Amino acid sequence: MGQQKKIPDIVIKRLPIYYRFLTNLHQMGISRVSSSDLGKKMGITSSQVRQDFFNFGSFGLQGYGYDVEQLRQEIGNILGLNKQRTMIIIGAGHLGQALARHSAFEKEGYSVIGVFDINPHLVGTKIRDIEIMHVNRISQFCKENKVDIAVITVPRTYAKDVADLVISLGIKGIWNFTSVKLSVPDNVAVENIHLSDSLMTLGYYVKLLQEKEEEEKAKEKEE
Amino acid sequence: MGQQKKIPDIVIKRLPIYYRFLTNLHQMGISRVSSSDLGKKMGITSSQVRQDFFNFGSFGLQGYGYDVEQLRQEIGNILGLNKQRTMIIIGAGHLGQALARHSAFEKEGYSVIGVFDINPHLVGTKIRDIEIMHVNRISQFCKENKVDIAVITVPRTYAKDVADLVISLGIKGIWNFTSVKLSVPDNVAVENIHLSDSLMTLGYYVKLLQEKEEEEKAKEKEE
DNA sequence: GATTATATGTTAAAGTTTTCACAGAATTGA
DNA sequence: TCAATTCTGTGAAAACTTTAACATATAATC
Repeated sequence: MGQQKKIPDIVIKRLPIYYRFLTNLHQMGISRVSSSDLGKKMGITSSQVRQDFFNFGSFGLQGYGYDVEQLRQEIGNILGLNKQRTMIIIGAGHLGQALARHSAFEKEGYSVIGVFDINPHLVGTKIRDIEIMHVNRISQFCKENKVDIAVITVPRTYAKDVADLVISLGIKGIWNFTSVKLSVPDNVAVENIHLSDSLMTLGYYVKLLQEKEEEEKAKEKEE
Repeated sequence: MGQQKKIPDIVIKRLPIYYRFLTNLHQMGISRVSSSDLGKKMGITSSQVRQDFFNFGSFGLQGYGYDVEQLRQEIGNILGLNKQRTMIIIGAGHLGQALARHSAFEKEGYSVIGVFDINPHLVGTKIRDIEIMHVNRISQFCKENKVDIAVITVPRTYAKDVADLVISLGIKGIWNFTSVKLSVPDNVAVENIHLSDSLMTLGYYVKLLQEKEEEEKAKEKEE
């Protein structure tokens, strides 16, 4: 059957946020939540919460709300968190290593099973219990192991080549930390973490706020 | 006068992307570009490009297009890249250290001037030429130095306290790498990098694609 | 057990963002 | 120099997203 109707990307982007808040509630021992409670915590309207869930079916009970643990599981299933997934990291620079050491992903079912670099000083050393291998072994590695996601943390000049390589090896997901826009066939998914973009956006708002504050100070002085 | 009319956030989010592509063009020695060329490179329509710029005025020339370097400067000015900005990093774990070592930000005018942690093994050691200081010195540091942005890379349990502290010290921008939703007064800007959220979103699409592929394979076999 | 309060699922309206369409300015080429 | 082409700026339409509204189901209370 497949997907009945295309779920908007923007809704999918919110699922992990719901999941995060539901996990918090669960850990706090709260077993029941209404769309308006959840919305308030997340900073969105209750309508949006209900509308979002409505895309997938009905998880709640009128007059009661949602069972936290059940809803969390439902969203987890939609996101595929019930299944273990594997990642390789290509580029063992500062960022690549930090990600390899970041244990939080494992809890959600994502485990790093290989790290690759071209730097001969790095190749052969270990991160946690994973040996860093030379990039020219990626191909073989992917034939011997099922790899779901490739994390690209190489310098921008190599990004395209690395992406093309992992796509040719049948990897369906790319987590791109370079500032390069990757053009991929539509049977491959890309999620970008554009750090510089995010920082510049923040810079814009900071500028705005600082200017506003100065204006206000100037005004106060006038009076 | 201040902002005439509120520019949509979604437009602001695209400005760094324009900036990035214009920098690329400039580096490739291309001095002229049309909205449709730029749009094609970026994967958006020419209409959107023109509509976005229209929010700020008119930067182009009919029948010609845009001067790459001039447009780049205009967008840089809107983003405030003409001014130097300072950052402190709170939390010198793997991610915090990776960010401190990430030299790319400096090119865009963002420089890390302080790194803080509570781990006594880290305090006193150096990242590049910056000494890691104990968190209890943040307050003094911010009085002696103008800090524009605080980068929060502490464990999630400390996130709120750190945010409250830096807000109380007058910092107007928070770059939040924790999975905590920070509630801040509206004279403070927050940009979030939610790595887990991004990874889960990617996981959803990978699941979808893998399922689709399996379906197709099964179909092929049938025939 | 009946009544009141609560909160979902769902449709419709409002608001936002993207795309379309085109007049007219500037360039290009003959 | 003139005609043809290009391409912006801009208003309007279309598409998408969020919010509002409400019938109805369930829980809580008396």
